[in-house]
Amino acid sequence: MASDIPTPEEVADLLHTTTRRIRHAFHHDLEPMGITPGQWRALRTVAWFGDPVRMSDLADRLGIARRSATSVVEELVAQGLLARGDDPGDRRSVVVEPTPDGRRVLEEVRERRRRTTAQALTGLSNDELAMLADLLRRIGGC
Amino acid sequence: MASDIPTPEEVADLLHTTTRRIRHAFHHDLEPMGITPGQWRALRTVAWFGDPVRMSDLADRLGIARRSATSVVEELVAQGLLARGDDPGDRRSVVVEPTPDGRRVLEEVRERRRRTTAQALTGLSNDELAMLADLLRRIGGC
DNA sequence: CGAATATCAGTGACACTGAAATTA
DNA sequence: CTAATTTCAGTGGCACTGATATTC
Repeated sequence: MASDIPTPEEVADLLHTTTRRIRHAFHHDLEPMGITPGQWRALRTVAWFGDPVRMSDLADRLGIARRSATSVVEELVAQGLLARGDDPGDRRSVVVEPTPDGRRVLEEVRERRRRTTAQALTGLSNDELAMLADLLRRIGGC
Repeated sequence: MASDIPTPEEVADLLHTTTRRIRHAFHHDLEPMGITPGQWRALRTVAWFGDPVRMSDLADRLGIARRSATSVVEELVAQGLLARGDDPGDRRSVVVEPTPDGRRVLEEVRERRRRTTAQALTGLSNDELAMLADLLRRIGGC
């Protein structure tokens, strides 16, 4: 028998505070590099696509409104981490991809993160991490 | 063996998106009552204390800066859901407690939430909820 | 014309830091 | 005087909706 059965309220609260703590630590960690967690997430997601990606696809993947994607991309372009281009196939579309600088930043963050997010999740074994991920996926899950 | 072992990055991302989705649903649900999730959390926490509570204690319990507690309390006072008073023992302190209206709102939210947050966590059994709560506590843990 | 794409403008919700006032 | 408590002022992060221009 695990501990008592928590109310959904408690679980929601735990999710909230835990997430906040992690983001806070991560924010602090990214500070010297001049980007925010939200910017990092966007940059990383663009890189994840592998090819130049359209704004809508990026927004969908990030789970945010298209208008919001415009803003975060604009910030990253201003810092020279993302480059915009035309979509050859559809002149309404704009595509973005990481610049060499952008890729360098991703690399450095990955390095740095080994000592932070990893540290925040240090209390958990690999099996527990897998279990946690599984539970979370099933909550949001389709 | 559960699924593959996720990177801490993935887990952090899952935490982020899952929490965001829940908050979004909850926000939508609270809308007709005129309060936000953050306000609800503060109101609920004040009520949780049982007695009039000092600002600092509230801030600590919520895990936010004292200045931030001032703001959210002020919003709730403006709506007549919290009442402020003097701390008899320390004239520097201010204490707050829910008004009858505040308690009524908490009751109604509790009702409503049975059909929302609960719904968001519907995919999980009681045992899984307990497991999730346990894992989250150990992350934030000590 | 109707639908999709991206953007502009304004706003909301939530938290922070640093400085000031009051009282212990 | 030093320390604790709260508040004021300004700001940052991140996301939203509604309206608009362009192109399919």
